[in-house]
Amino acid sequence: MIRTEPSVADHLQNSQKIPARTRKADISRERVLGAAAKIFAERGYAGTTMRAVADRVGLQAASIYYHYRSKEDLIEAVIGTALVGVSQAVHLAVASLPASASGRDRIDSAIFAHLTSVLTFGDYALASRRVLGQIPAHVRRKHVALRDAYGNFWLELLESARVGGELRGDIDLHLARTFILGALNSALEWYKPQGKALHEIASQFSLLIDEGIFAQTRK
Amino acid sequence: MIRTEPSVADHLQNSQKIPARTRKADISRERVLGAAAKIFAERGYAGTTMRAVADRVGLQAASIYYHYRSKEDLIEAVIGTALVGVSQAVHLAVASLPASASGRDRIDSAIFAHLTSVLTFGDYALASRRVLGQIPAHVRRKHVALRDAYGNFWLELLESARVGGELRGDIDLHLARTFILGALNSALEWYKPQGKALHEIASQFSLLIDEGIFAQTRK
DNA sequence: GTCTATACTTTGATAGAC
DNA sequence: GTCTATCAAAGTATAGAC
Repeated sequence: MIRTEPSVADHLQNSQKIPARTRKADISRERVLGAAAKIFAERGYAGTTMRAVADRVGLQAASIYYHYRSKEDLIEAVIGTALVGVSQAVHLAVASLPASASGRDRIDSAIFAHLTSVLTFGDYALASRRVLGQIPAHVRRKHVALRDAYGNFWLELLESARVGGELRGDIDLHLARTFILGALNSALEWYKPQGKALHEIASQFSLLIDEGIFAQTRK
Repeated sequence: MIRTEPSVADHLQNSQKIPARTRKADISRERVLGAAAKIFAERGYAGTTMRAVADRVGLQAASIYYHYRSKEDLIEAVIGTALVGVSQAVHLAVASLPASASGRDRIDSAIFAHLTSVLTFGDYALASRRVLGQIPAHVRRKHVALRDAYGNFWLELLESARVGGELRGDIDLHLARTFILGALNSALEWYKPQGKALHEIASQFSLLIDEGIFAQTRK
């Protein structure tokens, strides 16, 4: 991932139908959002001050209010960007498989897309993961619903693989789902673009999720 | 887990060599700590106010300073309780296995102990997981070292299983370790004592980690 | 041990000049 | 669009009575 921020910018433009010729306001608005994502991720919701965000982009705190109405608006934009972005990427990846794809193909594709997009969204995803529980209840509600809908998509993925007889019969699918997402999201905490290539990490995770850590000792 | 708090109390007493006859100060001190753990976990470090903690135990904010010198002291105690508690529990569980135990026995035992103790420490573990990155650097240093030492223990567990030829040869052990811990710790986010029994969850996690989600399709 | 009172700092947000 | 100036509210922490 050499270009992290640009992808997020693209997402914002696409989802808001903004003309390609970005104006000054859009540039500032997006720089503020990126700075906010990083600081929210590092210090939590209450620990993030408008002054700290402003400092990071060379503005005065008051200037942020030209772009965002409040701190709540800011965190909402950060979380929304990550949640919608990841969800869209994964849906798209799975939907673009041929009809003949097996359950395992679909799950592996979802694993790859989830890991890739979560790491691409970097600070946005991290902020989303870390502060969703800290924000005011009326702001949280909508995003929790989004996250739950995404979780539901994974459950269906697992259910259809089980119907196809591919999945083990002795595991609880709800539990398997949180297990998978928990493991994938934990990559956010340590992944560094300088390390192992993203596709390598993704295929290792696929292997671990699909077949486990032990050699063929299945009884 | 019917008795969550008492276990934590026991841990505190054991680790600090306090006489069994608990005095008033100890009771208050521990109630403050428990309340702080819960609020830190919910609202993050900066989002937790001394007033909120005090309210929860029916004290005035100023009274907390009789038991803890500062907010930093308070979060340090919360995180330390969880980190030391979980680490001790897992070390103990693995150490108490017979010398003949296989690598898989040892890993399964560690999985069970980790999951059990993490869920037993509940709010303490949750606070530790969520705010470790939000606290002042000089407070964080010591706890990051503790956490890394614990991570190292897991790496050794995996390495010795690989030497024994039990583990797959095609997985990166560092990656497998974070994968496992990430998945186990994610249980903190959704586990409720009213749900499935703890030992059932633990054995499902063992199965998932050890053998993966798919039926025997190994090529 | 816990309280009331309070000093001092930082925060989110607004008003209005440029 | 961004700035300076400013405010009311809320934060950590201390002092001293009880």
